[in-house]
Amino acid sequence: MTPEELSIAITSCLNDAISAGEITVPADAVPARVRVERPKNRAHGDWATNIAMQLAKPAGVPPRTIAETLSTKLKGIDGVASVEVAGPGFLNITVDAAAAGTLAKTILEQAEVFGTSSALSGQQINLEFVSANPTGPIHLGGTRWAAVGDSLARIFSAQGAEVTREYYFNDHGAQIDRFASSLLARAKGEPAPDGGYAGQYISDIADRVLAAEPGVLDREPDAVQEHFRAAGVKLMFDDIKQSLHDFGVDFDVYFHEDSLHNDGAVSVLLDKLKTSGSLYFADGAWWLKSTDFGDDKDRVVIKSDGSAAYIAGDIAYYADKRSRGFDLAVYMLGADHHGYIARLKAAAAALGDDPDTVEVLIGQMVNLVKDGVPVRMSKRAGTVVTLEDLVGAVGVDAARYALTRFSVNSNIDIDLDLLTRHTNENPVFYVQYAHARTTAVGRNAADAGVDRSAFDAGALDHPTESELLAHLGAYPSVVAHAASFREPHRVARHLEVIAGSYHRWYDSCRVVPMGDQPVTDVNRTRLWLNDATRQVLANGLGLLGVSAPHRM
RNA sequence: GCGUGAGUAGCUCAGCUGGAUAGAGCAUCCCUCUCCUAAAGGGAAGGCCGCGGGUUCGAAUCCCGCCUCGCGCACCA
Repeated sequence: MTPEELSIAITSCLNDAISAGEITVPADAVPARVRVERPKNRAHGDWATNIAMQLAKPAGVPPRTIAETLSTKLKGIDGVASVEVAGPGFLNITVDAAAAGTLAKTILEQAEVFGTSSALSGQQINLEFVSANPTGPIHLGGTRWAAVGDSLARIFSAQGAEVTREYYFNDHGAQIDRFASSLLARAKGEPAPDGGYAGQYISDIADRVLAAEPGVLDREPDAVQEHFRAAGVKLMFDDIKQSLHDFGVDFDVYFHEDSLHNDGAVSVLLDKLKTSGSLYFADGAWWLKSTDFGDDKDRVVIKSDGSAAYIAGDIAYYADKRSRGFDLAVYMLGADHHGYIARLKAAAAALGDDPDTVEVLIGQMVNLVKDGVPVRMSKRAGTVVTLEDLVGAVGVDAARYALTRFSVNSNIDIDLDLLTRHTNENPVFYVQYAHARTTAVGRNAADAGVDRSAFDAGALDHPTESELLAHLGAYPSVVAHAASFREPHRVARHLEVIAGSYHRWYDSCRVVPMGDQPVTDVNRTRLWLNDATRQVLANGLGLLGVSAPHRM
């Protein structure tokens, strides 16, 4: 029995009681689904619900009275061993070991499907993340989004959505010009221009441009600059794609801002918005009414000199996404861009869309710490820590896990020295080790002649088994919550909980019999639980883009 | 100043949208491998959940007001 099944059964008991007139309560006070939770204290049963307390006020009846009424009905649910009314009106439910144990079989029958749902099926979701300028390698903040964004994409897919991972390349405008000038200066052996970029990668790329086109410096100045721009962006772009790929993140669409300007999409769109009245004219410029969405001032879209402001590209880009049929466009931005929320929503509104189809997730900053002291990073000075640096120091699995297990609302500090030590400071080892252990147990079981030819759910009656089963059972709802709250860290945290209960179970319940003791159905049944745990850990690690090793 | 995120154990952080005695990892101190992976497990210690009000049967969680820190606040991109 999964907590979902129990929840459904309780809901139906509640509805029976209402239609039988045993409980009188306004319809809108009755939840669609009664929530059950795992009590912290084992004395409070396997599962508990506070539904009686929730209904007490709207029903105008003491909570314990409602609890007593429900308690009688709940006792009739198949697999429920006992129900107690406790405290102010909690219903504490104990489940038969046999009913709880069947979950192990259910998980193995569902295999990779366990933990997925069709809640978002039919939804087309565009997830835009990283989107770092091609003026340098991906820094830590972008790396965080690469890990979190890709994981969120996997989680959405697991809920049935059709997800497009998208990367927006800001390859247009002044920053790119500075990048090109910096490359050119380096190629000529001159110092970086004011406001330009420095760093080893600039000379590397300059060298590569020169190597591919040795005579390029002899051309006319404009042509040289243009060549360095185009060739440099292309090389930087390829490097970025490659390091993301090595990080396990591949985008479905790499969208070039330049293409919006080159094919005239921006100017066509702006003309349309002007005539449709979505923009207004003031002080010689055309404005977007972003104050409707909490901005402190409206934003200029067409400057008084007639040229397009940066935001014009954003609007055109959103229009492009909309034309591709997405139901939801999610933007994952760094905290330094949180001022963009209002204008992106305003952009949707200007195009006549529901602003709720635009959803902006803000990720707080990632700081680099050395010996407990924050290190200042600067892209222009070339003192950034990049995705490649991080992966080089700790590996893909540890990097992805470390970045994904925290809420994006928290600033995080990355201490490279610490992570380089490869201690179990990093919980990824804890979870991966649990998975590796399940496979080791499986191998030993096979050697000892323990197989899954029998399954006696009632044999899984040890307290650590009840705990492990409960956490495995909660996994699907954790994934569902991770999707609806857009919080992949919930999956990571739950895997840590599962790993912990697995390790405890391992210490008290043996799958392989000791010495020359005979193999019994208890051993066989435990193998089911062992394998079910492996399945859930593997499914969860898959959602995080972290490998599930068979040996460590 | 305005907006926004954070403030929970010595450290890093969870806390399932209001529940029962607030959790985990690391660090510290005890203990457990002649038998499945000790990268593990058990135990101890460690807390005015930033502060002050409010809402109610019940608040770390919701509301209001402060305090501290991060990040933003261009006809730049």
